[in-house]
Amino acid sequence: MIRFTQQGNAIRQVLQNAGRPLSPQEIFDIAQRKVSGLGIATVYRHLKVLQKDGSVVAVDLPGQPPRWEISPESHHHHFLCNKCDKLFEINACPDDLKHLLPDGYTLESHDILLRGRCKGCSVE
Amino acid sequence: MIRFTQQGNAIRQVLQNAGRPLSPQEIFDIAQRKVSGLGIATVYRHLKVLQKDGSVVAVDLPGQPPRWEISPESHHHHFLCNKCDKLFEINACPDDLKHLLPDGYTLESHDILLRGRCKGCSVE
DNA sequence: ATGATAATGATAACGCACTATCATTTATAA
DNA sequence: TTATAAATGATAGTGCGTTATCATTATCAT
Repeated sequence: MIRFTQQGNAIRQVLQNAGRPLSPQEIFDIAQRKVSGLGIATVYRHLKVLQKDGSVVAVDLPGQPPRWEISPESHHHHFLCNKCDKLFEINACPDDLKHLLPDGYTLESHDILLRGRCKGCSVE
Repeated sequence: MIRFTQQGNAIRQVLQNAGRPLSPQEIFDIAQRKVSGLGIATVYRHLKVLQKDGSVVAVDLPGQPPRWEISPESHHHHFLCNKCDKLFEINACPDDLKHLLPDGYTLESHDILLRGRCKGCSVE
């Protein structure tokens, strides 16, 4: 992935413009509107190299394949809508988590996923 | 699974005595010490019916197959050891999570996973 | 003790997300 | 403009967790 291609540009743009983590399939669907004939393999290929060069990161979810987002500037968490299944970024964190641990345990990181209805799906 | 069998009894006992969520493979390994010749399919079969009758629940983890625990009495979270990969129950919760959400979002549930070193693995 | 049938173990098959393969297309340096 | 080799699309293949299949074994009401 050294050369600039329509496909690579489209995939990067989709991730940039999304403002939230996307599944490979979501990326594929949206990018295809710009580059018809796009193959799903190309999406996976680009995600892999973008991950390697540090410009995107995988967001692992319980019981689901990972979604992908532009490498975040700051620590944050995510919100998964129970209706539309979209994942959103939450720029907040309930810090004080160390005190939840029993004695002897050492905290190194934490994953938090909030679930419910997103703005669009709360309105109904 | 209406009859009592050595295999079923062993699988239920393993879950009861574990005190933490186990993977199907962990259950298989431990139960096999009681019932040699046990098949992994039998573990999956029993987990399925125990889940259906409500006596066990699956614990979904990011990027991993689920682990299984006796249905908990109260809301709690989990701790995953980065060294031994065992999952532990944490009987605590940082309640006040609703305030992390932007306007318009409705909170219905939350998943929290703490990661680090468990008691045994902190000692080194 | 016996018969009906539920449960089991071995393993092939499945589903799904992802990756490798390879002929074709496309970007880029010369 | 052309040559080269990177990138692509189509799709077969892979890996892994889980499930279906089926002949055999074990449970339990009688």
